[in-house]
Amino acid sequence: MAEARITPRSKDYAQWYQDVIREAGLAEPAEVVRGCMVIKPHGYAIWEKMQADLDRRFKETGHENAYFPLLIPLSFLAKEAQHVEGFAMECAVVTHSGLKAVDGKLVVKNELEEPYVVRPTSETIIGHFFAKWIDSYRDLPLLINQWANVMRWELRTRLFLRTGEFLWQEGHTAHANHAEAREEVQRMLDVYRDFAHEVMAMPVIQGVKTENERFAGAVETRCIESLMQDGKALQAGTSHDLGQNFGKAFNVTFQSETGTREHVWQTSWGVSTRLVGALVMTHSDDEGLVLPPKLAPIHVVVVPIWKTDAEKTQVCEAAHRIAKDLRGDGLSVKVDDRDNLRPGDKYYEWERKGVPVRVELGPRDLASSSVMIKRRIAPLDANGKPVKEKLALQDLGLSIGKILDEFQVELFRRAQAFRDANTVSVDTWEEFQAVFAGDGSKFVHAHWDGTGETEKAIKDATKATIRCLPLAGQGPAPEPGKCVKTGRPSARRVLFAKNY
RNA sequence: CGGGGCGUAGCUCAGCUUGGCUAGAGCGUUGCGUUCGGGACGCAAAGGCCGGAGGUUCAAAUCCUCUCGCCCCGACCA
Repeated sequence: MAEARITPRSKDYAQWYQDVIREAGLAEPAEVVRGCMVIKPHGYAIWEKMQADLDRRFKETGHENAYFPLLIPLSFLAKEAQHVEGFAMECAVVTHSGLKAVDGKLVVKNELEEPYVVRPTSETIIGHFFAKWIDSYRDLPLLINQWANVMRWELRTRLFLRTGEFLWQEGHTAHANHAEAREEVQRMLDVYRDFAHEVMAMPVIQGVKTENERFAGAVETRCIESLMQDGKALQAGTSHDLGQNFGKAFNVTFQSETGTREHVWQTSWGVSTRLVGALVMTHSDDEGLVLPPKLAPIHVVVVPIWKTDAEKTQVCEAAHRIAKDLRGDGLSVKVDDRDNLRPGDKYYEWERKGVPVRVELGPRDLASSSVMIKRRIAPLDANGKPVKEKLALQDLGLSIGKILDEFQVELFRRAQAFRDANTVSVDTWEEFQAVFAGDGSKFVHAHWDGTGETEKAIKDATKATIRCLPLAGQGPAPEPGKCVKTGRPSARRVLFAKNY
């Protein structure tokens, strides 16, 4: 019988999440480094695919990659008041250089004149260099992206969703006027949406953050929000309008066409390895990881099946030949010809790892010039076994390519159907409380009076927060109403949910 | 950072209350054989500073103190 390696979602969602990550070999706690994780090869391969696709989109929109130091002078953080307030508690600080042995123990040696912080984000140090690089309106816009690691001393961590150190990209741009900067903010938010939809098969809502949820130092934060299978929201990406806040803090100025000296208008935007967690919680099931083909490190696993040694030789040879053909068609293929495992074990193992399509190849298939294939998500037959499909060897790459395309589309459709089924409009406080009772959560469109106090009161009462004010067309049409909590006038509905 | 739970073989855990001989089980791993189309079986074997440090004791996985890490709840954060 099936071994209970993965806790069912219905029993314990948090445990399920960890089990999927462990069983798929995505990551594990770093153990000797508090709050940090080791991203294992299969997990890192997914991140690399995300990077490759995003990087292409950034370059297509005119951005160039650069790299800035990991360490930032402590004084830089203090130059933007809101920014330091937001990040001060999360900073790891480097205060010494060198080690020396004292009584057989290694201790720090030289205290630094000015400590460094390990970057929690790079607006400040990039601001410093932008000031050197920008002189004229002809230097603008300056469109920079950095792929990097950052560190935030989080008090409570969860693999991929919130770790002490994480990998991300941070775009930093400078513009000659606010309008252009705002265009950039929305342009990159659209890049994130397109990536989430087309590549991750994860539907997102674009919106504007409330003042409470805004990035420290921004004048406006836009975001993409996604609904996880437990009804909680995950902020999947952000794009900030920094106004002239950092331009003024770091004296980033340029001479305009009319000869005046002006501060630049900046933006920053980022997504992180958190997206891997989002992927897990959007598509995976009780059998393990489910990956959209566009992010799957392995598209197809070929499992040869044999009884006799002669069959083994024949079938394995054919399996490698087929794999070579499929690779020629642009697919990433793994042949699992291990002889210490039976086929069933291999099926479960590759399903836990999220391989979208499995090809079974045995003597019967060879005789009929065909293979049996199984999709990672397949309906069950009358006997409770997953449905398999018989495909001709002829043009197998095309057939599988088609199936992968269908699978990609189907995952998005499924995720969107789930989100639609878990999105409601609520008009009474009783109903609102009922949705968020216990561990409950959904996407809730409700009226809000626009005040921070009410936002906080709602959070204190239900743990639900305003995820965003959805952009036009991403929620119910604007209509005035009464705040779900206070009954005061409201211009529009906003999106509530509990969140990660 | 506050509250709670946990840390014993690669994994899941038993043993701890009431200290005592060579620290156990299942799964996994290795070897051989039989197997192989949805989680096989037999035989043999390897694998442990019982998270770490200190203490109590004739004797510590077990009791005490400190410490590190993980998980959950909260606060914080995004």
